Amino acid sequence: MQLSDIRPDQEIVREGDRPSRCFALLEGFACTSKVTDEGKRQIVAFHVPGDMPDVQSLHLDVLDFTIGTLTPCTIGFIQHEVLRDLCARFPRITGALWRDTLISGAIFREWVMNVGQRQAYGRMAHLLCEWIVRMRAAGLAEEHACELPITQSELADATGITTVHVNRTLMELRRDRLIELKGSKLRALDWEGLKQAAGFDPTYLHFRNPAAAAA
Amino acid sequence: MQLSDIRPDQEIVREGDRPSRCFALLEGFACTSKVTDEGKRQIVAFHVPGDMPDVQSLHLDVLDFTIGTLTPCTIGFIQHEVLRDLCARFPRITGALWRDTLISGAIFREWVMNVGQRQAYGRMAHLLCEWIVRMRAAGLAEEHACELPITQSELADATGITTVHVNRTLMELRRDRLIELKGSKLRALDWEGLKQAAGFDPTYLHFRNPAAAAA
DNA sequence: CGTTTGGTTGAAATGTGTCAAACTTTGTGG
DNA sequence: CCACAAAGTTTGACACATTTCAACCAAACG
Repeated sequence: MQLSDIRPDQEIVREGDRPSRCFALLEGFACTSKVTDEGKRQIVAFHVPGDMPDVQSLHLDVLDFTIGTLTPCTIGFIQHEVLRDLCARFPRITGALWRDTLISGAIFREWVMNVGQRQAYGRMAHLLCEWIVRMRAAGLAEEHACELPITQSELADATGITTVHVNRTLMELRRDRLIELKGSKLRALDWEGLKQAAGFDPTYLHFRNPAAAAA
Repeated sequence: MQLSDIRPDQEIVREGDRPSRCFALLEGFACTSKVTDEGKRQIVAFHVPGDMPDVQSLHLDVLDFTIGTLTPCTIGFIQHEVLRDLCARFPRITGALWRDTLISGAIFREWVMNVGQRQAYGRMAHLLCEWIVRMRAAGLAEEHACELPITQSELADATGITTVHVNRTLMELRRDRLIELKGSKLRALDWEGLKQAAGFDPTYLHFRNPAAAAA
């Protein structure tokens, strides 16, 4: 596995690439995004340490998305041949990776619903719920507080609302005492309230450990 | 494979189910949807004959979506054990199914972008472009015309806009001579124009046959 | 032939976008 | 360690896309 350190706001792989390797995000945060013909960016996924965001390149030759860093990241590249060999020899690995891509798919579906059916307030709340739960699953949150290394402009690209309106929405969530935001530190002041505002049900994350889903 | 005929507007599998089998859509049209806590429905995918919409149940035990018929359908159920056995004995099948789920994932991402970044007009145009191209790939379209067995209310649930506004948007697409709609018959009068209005680029569908993507 | 389902249209209400400016924090080089 | 620049956040006023509500129309169907 070839290690590499990458600065913030750098692209790791680009739409149109035909990679000959996958990578694992070992440290730092990244996101997958797509751009419309008119140049508007949609972030379709956030990535936390432990994720392998481009496993699909194993089976689909041309990338339909771009993955970029949000913070300084260290990533490990694995050649496709190596991974394919591992899969062939240990079917459990195939299963685990496949399962992983299926969960990503489930999250995309939830995002379609989030962006399609909820208005700004609930949409933002939902994004924050998912973030907190995933951060906790990655061991990067204490109770309902964690880092949120995402600018409001990036939150806008992820939720499909304007930067300005993201700000207003976050203010509203704070006014309602659902969250607290200090610098890049996020805390859910009222986790139950936040979940409710979001209509958040973590089933779609398909956690194996039910405890993680419960909280 | 156990065959079954299903009437329109019936649910085939439901959110929360723990299926012991997958199914293939042999005839007819169906869609995958999710519902918010407030009861708003988001259609996250349409299915055409040949699709296997719930392969994920092979690896994730509880379903996070509902699949329902749009028209009369005939479907074939395949027990998980059978499918798992096939995968174990013929790794190409594993690869093909995995690949298939990855393409579904790619389509979900495109939908996130469509719903998040485009306004009604382009969003609708994009949905129609995808439909026509997929119908053609399924051998169910002649040039740029095909069935569209989807009500405006379903189009609304798929695009995240109101039924009323779907109607206005379709009228506008007709007024601009991009499409023609007669009953459930859709025709792209100006395919290039429609693609442009949609910002449609079929790369994300990952067709193997470049010809399909080209047109 | 009445009933249901789906499509069409208008007017008013509203959530979000746009534009523009000020403010605050963060990071960096002197 | 300060000063400054750059990046990110906050706020206000106004514009606009879409929703909402309500009614009517057309086609499909038993």
